[in-house]
Amino acid sequence: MKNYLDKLFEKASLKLEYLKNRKAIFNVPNQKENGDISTNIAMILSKELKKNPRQIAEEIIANLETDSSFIDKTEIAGPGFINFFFKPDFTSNIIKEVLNEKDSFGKSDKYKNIKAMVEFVSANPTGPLTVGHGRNAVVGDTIANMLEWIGYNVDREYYFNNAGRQMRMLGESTKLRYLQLLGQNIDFPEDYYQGEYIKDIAAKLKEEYGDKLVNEPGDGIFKDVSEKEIFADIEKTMNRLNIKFDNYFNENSLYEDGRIKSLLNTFQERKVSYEKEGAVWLKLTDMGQEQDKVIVKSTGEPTYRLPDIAYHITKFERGYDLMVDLFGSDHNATYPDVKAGLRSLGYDDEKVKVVIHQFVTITEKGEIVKMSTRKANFITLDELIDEVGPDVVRYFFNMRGVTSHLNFDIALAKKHSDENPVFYLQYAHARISSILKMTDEQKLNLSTENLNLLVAPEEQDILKKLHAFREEVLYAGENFETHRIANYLEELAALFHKFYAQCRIIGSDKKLAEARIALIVAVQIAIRNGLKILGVTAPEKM
RNA sequence: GCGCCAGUAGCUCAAUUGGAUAGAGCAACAGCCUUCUAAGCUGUAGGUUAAUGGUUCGAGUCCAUUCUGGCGUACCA
Repeated sequence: MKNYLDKLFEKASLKLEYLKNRKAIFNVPNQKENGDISTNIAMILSKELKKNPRQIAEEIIANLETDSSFIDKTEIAGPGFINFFFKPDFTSNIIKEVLNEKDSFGKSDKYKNIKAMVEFVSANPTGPLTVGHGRNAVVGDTIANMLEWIGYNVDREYYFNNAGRQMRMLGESTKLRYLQLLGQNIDFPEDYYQGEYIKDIAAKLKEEYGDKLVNEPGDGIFKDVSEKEIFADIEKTMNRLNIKFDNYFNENSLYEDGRIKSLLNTFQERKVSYEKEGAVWLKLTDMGQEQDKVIVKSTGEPTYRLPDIAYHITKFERGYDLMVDLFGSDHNATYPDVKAGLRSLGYDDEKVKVVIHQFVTITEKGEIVKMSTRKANFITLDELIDEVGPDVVRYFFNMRGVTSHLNFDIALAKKHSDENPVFYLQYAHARISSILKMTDEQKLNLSTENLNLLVAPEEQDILKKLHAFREEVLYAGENFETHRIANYLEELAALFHKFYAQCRIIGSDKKLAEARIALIVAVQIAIRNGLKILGVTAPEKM
């Protein structure tokens, strides 16, 4: 519907100067009396034209070549809204489109063949993924899905660091546990990694090597094996959520191939860095930041900013036109530095989009569980999947805006899992499969011959909703908002359940029945496609 | 102190980016299965959108100030 109106307005802009280079925004009014679609363009224009909005609206309508077989009525309402009422025939046309496009219904090619990368999770291999990582993982993967649906060519990447202080601590932690297993009475310091998984890794090492490793440094085999084991674990967890990365990028490779060094040189040559008190500083104040930041400590060790900038440069060099980074809110102070650094070298940092998601609060029995990987009093993502299943996990993380804190009550999620909205959607999908089985037995076949019979309000509401799907996916993708898809699907499923309660297929006149079959098949396709984007399964039976 | 995010029904969250009468789901109450899946549907109740002021035809949305919560604010990542 919006597409059709877009074209009408485009044509009208040839005649009305002020419509040029201005895209009318259409939306679906809350109240049905205000039409199927409405635009506020006349009111927006009234400011700059200094004319009465209703007058402008009249002028616009007069210049729209509306097809009376599509549009029933156009009216001006309120302060200057233009409301469009569509004919049922036009509305029901969407079914043919859906049936035709099937699995691709909802896709668009606005960003066709543009290279995009979504970088997410990017947790260092120091322990199992937490619920917080889960939100990052699910949202990141879903954003990647959405981008694919609107045309992008998407790569999923995981950036990690297997060097540095954290990893040394990991190796030391494993070594201490190993020595303990060998009977040595050693204190385990509080600031070491406390998790059980460290003991498991230590036990494996003991089993394989006996006491041969007592003189090995923590930084050697202990670190390497720990890293390998933990990474294997992380991948396993990601697999359970059906998340696969195209590439794992090791921060260390930036040192090995000399990128860090040459970046430092470039900064110096361009005079955007300087030395002070034995450290190298980046002149971020020139880039509009509040203060300059250290990129190489006086010890000679770079801070995270340097490799982060170098890493992002590789993204540009690899030809990505859109780079989405997904971080938890604890990183919200770091990315402006990285973007400013890129900018200082002439890269278009507008192409780097940073999505910050707020924390996940876990409550259990009403109490908030504070989480820290090191202290190991966290609930792992794996445990969460064990409790509620991958579909619920994916849906739960996707159903809320990333700017909101997510409250995940474990007990509640278990207790009310039957009433979780994800089941509501899946139920609609399964219900349709079930109906189709029955109608098949009744020798009723899908037909698009008499779609004009679909005039019941329940049917028209569904049809109008279907019209909005493609646009919804586009909007959600452009804004990296996964919850839009979830909201849309809940609304569509609700409309279907209402239809189900009100309109019967078996027992209706054959022509109507067969048109209704076309309708529900279309609904099923839309739900399935939406769930696919969210990474949730669409069961045939429940 | 400063920066980012949030504050909407008893609870968890939406609200097409400034639009028309702020919507769902839980929880509560009252109904609907001899008929395509009751994991469903229908109805009732629930709100000064944290507070105050401002911007305009129009504010939950934008601006200012204040209050509350989360995360930051390193030569940690």
